[in-house]
Amino acid sequence: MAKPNLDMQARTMLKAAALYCTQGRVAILKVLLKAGRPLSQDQIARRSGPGRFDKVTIYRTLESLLKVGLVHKAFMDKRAWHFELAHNCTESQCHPHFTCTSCGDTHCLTEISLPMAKSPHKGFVIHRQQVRLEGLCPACA
Amino acid sequence: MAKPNLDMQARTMLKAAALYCTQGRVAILKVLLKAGRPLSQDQIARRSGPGRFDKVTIYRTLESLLKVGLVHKAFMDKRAWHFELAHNCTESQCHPHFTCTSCGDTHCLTEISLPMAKSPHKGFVIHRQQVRLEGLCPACA
DNA sequence: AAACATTTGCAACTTAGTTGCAGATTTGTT
DNA sequence: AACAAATCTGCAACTAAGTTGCAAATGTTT
Repeated sequence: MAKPNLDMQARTMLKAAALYCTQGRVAILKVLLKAGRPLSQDQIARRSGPGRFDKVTIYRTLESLLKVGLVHKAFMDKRAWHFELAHNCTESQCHPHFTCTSCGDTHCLTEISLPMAKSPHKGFVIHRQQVRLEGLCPACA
Repeated sequence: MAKPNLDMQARTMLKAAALYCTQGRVAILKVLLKAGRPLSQDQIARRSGPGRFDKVTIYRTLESLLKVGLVHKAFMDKRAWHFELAHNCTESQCHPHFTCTSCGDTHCLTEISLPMAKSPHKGFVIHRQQVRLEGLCPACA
């Protein structure tokens, strides 16, 4: 109704992925298409009309979109914070971290030093940058 | 007892930061010194002797170490997952993300493309890499 | 060792995310 | 257009990470 093009786009994507075109999937896909940036469950819920979909439905819908590759998790973290000693780090940049997808351990790659990114667009002020790698550690590979 | 050098090192760091040398802070600092990589509260608890410190104590201890700059949070995420459409991303690399520390919004920096990291050490197999920037967005700057 | 400043543990709470199950949608078929 | 089969949805209840208030314990200074 409001955005026939977005609607059709969402439905086409779902068809192509061989998924049911349910209200939930179409609405959530439209929200993500319109936003064009990573959103949390909470943000998606508010943007699709508060109270329209259950939290569980949104998570499960996203999971189904994830499985067919239409969507991905922007940050690959576990839900727990991780702390480390602050030496070797400048205020703005820490060394890269490597997280093993098999054992879950994280290692510091202190040998690598990276150039600091330049401001990507006029108006963005960069304070810190972070590089993370994911894969298999020597023990698990 | 086991590691007098680590113990002294921890105490020296605390003194220099003008913090009380409490059992908790010394033990937790030693755990982090010994690990040399980012650990979650859960991991710290297990390594400092299960049941030795309350979860709350560990979080508050880390917060005090954080405030004086002895420790930092290795990953700067919020606790919520963020999802985005998977287009524009190769299997191994997504575009960098910029998160504003003021309004909390995350933006995609799709214009920037980065070279894929090479394996840092023999034995590490890199599957994905992720770059995140933190600072102020144009609206908040 | 007393007095003061911090820290600690407990209990209770919040928020993100998960699971099981019955009832509602969606799809393909007639 | 209507039915059956497959799939999705909401509810309620749960787990795990992290937070807050407060009284008791510990650390520091004199």
